[in-house]
Amino acid sequence: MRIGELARRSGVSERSLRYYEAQGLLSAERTPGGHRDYGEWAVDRVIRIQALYAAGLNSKKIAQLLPCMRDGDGSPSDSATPRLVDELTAERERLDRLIADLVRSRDVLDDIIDTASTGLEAAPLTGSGGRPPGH
Amino acid sequence: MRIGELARRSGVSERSLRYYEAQGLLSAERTPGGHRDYGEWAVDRVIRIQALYAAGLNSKKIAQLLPCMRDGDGSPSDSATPRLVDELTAERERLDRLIADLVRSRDVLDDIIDTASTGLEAAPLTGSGGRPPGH
DNA sequence: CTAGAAGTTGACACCGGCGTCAGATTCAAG
DNA sequence: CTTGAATCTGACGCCGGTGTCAACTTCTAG
Repeated sequence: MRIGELARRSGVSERSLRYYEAQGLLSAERTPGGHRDYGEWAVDRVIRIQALYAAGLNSKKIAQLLPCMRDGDGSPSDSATPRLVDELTAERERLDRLIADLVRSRDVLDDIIDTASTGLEAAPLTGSGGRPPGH
Repeated sequence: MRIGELARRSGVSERSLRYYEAQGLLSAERTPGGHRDYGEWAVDRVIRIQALYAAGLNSKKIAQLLPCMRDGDGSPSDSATPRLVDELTAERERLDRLIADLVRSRDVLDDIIDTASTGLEAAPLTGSGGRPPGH
């Protein structure tokens, strides 16, 4: 598929896709004429890149992470050097902390939503009002 | 406490603390001479602000969130508008997805680290080698 | 009182992620 | 071949969060 379709399907601008490629996050075959040609795997990858950006990681860290994630087809891509293993371990710990932070933030959000919505009890116009009960 | 101490205790630069204040995220009493004077609550608040930044929220959203958090002393401050509750709920769901993604990423990382380090079994020179067993 | 540490405001700059425009090239349909 | 849509590269700029420097004021120890 070409860049326009990938952009539509992943919900990311073409600009960003080219930027990802420039950052080494996303690769593409080229048609004889030089147009980018992506496989199906690209959609998932782009979505994953987005998630990592949203998680507050920058291009460099994402670039370190991505080659180690299997892309649907299950190819483990690269095997790691000892050095890389250390770096990945460090990254894992950072991820752990990040997740813990985010969970705390989410819980804080939950508190706020609970407090606020109980304060508004009488006005359930909001439709999607209360947060889902399970958790 | 004054800005230097708050900076040390929260691990945030003085510059950022002043920036937070400019963004309406953090308030301070002033000494007669104009120096900022923070209470104990400030440390927790700054840390929370950091966590929210790390969660990918921007100043504006944090500014909307903060007045709804009770700050230690338990003052519920403002009650949220229905509109805000909806936005916060959406934000919570975004966070949920983000966390799920990150957990998956972390698990993938774990797989890679396991695979790689069992492949390197005989060379535990790396010191901080394998990932911590518990989890 | 005095010196030096610490704080104040204001400005300028950077960097990362991305929007956007321009001009050239390629692709697909007639 | 022609034409219009899609893509290419390269450049400029914005915005948010911080670093940093400058010039000045305030606080505190001696």
